[in-house]
Amino acid sequence: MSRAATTSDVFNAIAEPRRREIIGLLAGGQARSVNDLVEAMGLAQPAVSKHLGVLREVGVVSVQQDGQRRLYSLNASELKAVHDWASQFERFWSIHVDRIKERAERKAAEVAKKN
Amino acid sequence: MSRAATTSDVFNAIAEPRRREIIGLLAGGQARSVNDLVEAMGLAQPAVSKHLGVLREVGVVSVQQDGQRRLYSLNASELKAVHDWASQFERFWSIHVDRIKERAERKAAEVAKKN
DNA sequence: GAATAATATTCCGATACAGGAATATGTCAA
DNA sequence: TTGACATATTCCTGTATCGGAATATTATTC
Repeated sequence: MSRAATTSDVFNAIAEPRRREIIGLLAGGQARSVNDLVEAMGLAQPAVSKHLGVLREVGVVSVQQDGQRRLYSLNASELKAVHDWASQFERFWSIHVDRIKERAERKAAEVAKKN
Repeated sequence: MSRAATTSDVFNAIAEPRRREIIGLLAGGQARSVNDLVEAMGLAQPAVSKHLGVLREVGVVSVQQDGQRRLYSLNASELKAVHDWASQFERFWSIHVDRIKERAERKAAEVAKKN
């Protein structure tokens, strides 16, 4: 047979360094135009548009028309899947931190109950 | 020109569903032989070996010889990079939780200082 | 050493896909 | 409408890569 997985899922979308770069640039919270991104990365406009297309299809990014430009903004909730998946293994690299966190949360819960 | 990024990074490694499946199968903590994995997934041995090769190169998986079989085990710390990257956006989908966590950690620090 | 079992590697065909170049589409302003 | 600007799409080329089939390698046992 041929190749296996289609391109349309979050994990594939973030596999590309350039796309992670775009996500990083939008992480500020402000919407940015395509040309803005083109200048920020050292990449040609068609390439950027194509990457944005992939991110758009997956839902990681959303568009908003602003005159003749298109403002892209991050839809970070779509990255939750990645975070959740990776969190599954958190215990492997930080048992200590986990315990500290648990203690902290327990204490906070107690405090919250008091107030 | 051609393609951009080399295949040898964690994000690319986990882009493949089959490879994530392997990681999931090894998440129990026990090392498993190739044949074991072959049976667990519905995939031919060469394909599994190849995926294991990719994961090995990235360091997500490590091998241990056991007689004529090779036991693969998860090296989950290599997935920390993914987790860290995704954590960067945690605030977007859970502002509440963040605030609670911050408060909790602050409070825990105070308590720790007192003791 | 020969046979066997477990795993890795090589070769192959089909497809995915990144980036460049050229072009199309869309939006505004005069 | 025309012109200018912003963005998307198409076409192309080179490469990456998945999975299957066949084969090579390594380890064990007799």
